[in-house]
Amino acid sequence: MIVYLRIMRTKDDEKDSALFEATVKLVNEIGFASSSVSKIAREAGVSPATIYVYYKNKEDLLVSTYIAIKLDLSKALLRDFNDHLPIRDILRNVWFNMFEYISNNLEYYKFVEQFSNSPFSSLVDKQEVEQYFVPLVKVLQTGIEQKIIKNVNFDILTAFMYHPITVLANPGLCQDFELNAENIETAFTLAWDAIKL
Amino acid sequence: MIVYLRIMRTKDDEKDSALFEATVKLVNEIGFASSSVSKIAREAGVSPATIYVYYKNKEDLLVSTYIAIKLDLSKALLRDFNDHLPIRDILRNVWFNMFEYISNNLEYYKFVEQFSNSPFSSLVDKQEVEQYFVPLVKVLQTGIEQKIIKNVNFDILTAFMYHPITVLANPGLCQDFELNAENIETAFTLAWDAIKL
Amino acid sequence: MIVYLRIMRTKDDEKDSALFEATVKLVNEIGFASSSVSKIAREAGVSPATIYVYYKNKEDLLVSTYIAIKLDLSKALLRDFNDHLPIRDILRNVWFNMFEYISNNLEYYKFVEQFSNSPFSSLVDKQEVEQYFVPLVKVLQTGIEQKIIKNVNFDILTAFMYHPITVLANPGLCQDFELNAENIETAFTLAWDAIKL
Amino acid sequence: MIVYLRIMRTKDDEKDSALFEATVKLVNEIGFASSSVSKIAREAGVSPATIYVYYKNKEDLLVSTYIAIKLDLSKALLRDFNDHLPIRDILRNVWFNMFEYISNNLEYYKFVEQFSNSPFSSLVDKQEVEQYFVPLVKVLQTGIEQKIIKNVNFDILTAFMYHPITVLANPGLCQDFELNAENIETAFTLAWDAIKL
DNA sequence: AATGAATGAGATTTCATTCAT
DNA sequence: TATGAATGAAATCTCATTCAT
Repeated sequence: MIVYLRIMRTKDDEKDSALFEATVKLVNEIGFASSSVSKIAREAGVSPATIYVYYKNKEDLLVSTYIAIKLDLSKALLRDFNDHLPIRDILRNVWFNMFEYISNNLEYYKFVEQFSNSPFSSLVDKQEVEQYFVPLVKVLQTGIEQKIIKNVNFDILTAFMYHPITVLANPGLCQDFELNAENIETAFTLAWDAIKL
Repeated sequence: MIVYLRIMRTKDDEKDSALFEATVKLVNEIGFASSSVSKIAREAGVSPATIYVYYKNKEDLLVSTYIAIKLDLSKALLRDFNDHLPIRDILRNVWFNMFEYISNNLEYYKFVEQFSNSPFSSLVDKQEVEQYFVPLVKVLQTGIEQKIIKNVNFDILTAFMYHPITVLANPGLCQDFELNAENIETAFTLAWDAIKL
Repeated sequence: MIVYLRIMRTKDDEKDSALFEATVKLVNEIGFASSSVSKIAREAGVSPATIYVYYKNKEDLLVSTYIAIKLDLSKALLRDFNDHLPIRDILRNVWFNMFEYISNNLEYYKFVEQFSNSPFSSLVDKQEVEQYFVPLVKVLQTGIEQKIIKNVNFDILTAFMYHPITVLANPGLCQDFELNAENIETAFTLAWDAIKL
Repeated sequence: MIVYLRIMRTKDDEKDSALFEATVKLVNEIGFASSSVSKIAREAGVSPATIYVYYKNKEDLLVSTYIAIKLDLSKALLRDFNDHLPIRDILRNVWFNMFEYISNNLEYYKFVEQFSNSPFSSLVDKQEVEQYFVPLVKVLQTGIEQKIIKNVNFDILTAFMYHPITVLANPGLCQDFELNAENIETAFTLAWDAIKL
């Protein structure tokens, strides 16, 4: 005899977020190559079949996780964003926000780095992700117009303004560097020296 | 008494290098997750079993490939290395060597980036790899002593002196940036502005 | 609150027993060396992957099969076991039970013999298996105390009381011996003559 | 340029016996299932290809090893064999010879037991092997004719006269039993009691 | 005779996904 | 919605054997 009783049928936010965390954790620990659907399900405490209730397939799970983090990151970077401050102060604020985000969410950040450097990144709609960060680009544009920032290609500017942080915040890449306010301030000085006119 | 002086059937250098190229190519195209031993073997035109004549296992193949590229890269960077030039000229030379290497060996470079950002990187004996690049660190050290370069943590200096190149040279990350002599010179200006006193 | 009362798709007893029979059959026919998981699966009519739903790995399948037979055998030997009968009658009863079991389940018995003589046997928790046969050891003990059985090491007693059956019941080892009531009775006479005082 | 110089071309007895010992050792340690040609070759210190100089194939190596041990064993059993002694003394002598052989060559004996209980045994020409032991059968025959030994099937007699030794000499099967002269004498008493009229 | 290289075949096991409930 | 069972496909790796020298 079969008994089949339930109350409620809504998707469970707890399961969804357990899957998110499990995905990030496993991919960081053992990489994309070894992170199977079964292992992620076990880590999240659900059945492998349940994943297919929330995501179309494994690829969807990974890409969704990436995009969710990117959105989260963009919000963190733009906290207390204020157009009217001096350019340097705006950038300094973003810089510190990023350090804070990475420090507090190292796992998320590591996932994003690994994802970005893998062929999975080609599955992401880049335009969608980039729009999250548009204000940051606009600041640089304004800086150029005001002759405060060097008038060079945007890719060059971001390579010096934003990318060094991702290195410095990665404990795997930096052995000596300690993530404290003083060091972050120092590093920002270099970033600013690089791009300022 | 028995005397044996023979030349046995020896390992085939062509097979070895075919495996190297196949590994790089496939990992770049489909990632670690999908690059199976069988596929690599097929790409290299050998039997999957043959891989195990040359490498202990898949991990060994990947790690060996990584280390081989790192060694190759370090040699390229240190081409025409001359202690007696002014610091800025030495660094500028390395900077151009790196651009040249990445331009000519984009596949190798992409493999290294993906590898570095994956958990595979923990399998590498970092000390062994780092020693290849010791001269580059020493230049910065000298610069600090001569009060030409900012006296800050080495990790910070390299984050601005070497890391931006890896971003700029990656067509996946930079859509607008064109790899030509002028742009490279410009980018170096920013790097130097960042670290110089 | 969510209430779940359901009966899930449950493991299939038929599959489990098909795997048991297939394992015994194949190992007897072609030996451990050639009995691959794939072949066992094919013989049982399931997918190779299904075996891993029921058993942790191949070793677990083999060991579990061995233990299951040993338990089955012990139950058969102790059928109609009655402490109060004369010692000789108890042992004679066990002796006949064993012959009957082996005759009716020659495949099981052959599997056990091959397993016991292979390095797989070291994987079994011997204490667990031996406890099944404790009553048989106790009978001998009682016989010694009552001065009916020779007061010698237990290993010697069992070597004569139980082991000869395993030889006689093995058609591969005995070409002339026919498994009939008269011969079994005769053989028991020798066993009894060996151990009685 | 290839240099290929040798003196002598005869098969090397040392290699042959190294292969014999390696086969016995490995099969005892890891079983037939895991004893690959490569592992045996490595254990013997030769190339896998060399095995095929001495044996037709793997099966031939295993069967030859078995037969060699059986021949060796038969010679040991029949040491000091003397038709004219009383039956009991002849058998007692064989019994002690067997204990001695097994004690001194436990590895050989364990290999034989594992081989006999595996389907490999069907590959052996049984008649060839049995002829080595003909004198032992003849003794029993004589005993029956002289009305010293019970007139029962030969298989029964050997099951009590020879087989118990194989159990008692196996340390894996007997935990308490110690292989010393007194215990062996005792065990022989039981064997004799079993078969004597 | 002896062997390191090479490999097709096949080993064990895990995969992503679907099914039945 | 949720899941344990089930599986074809494919993963990594080892196998027995042959080849070229």
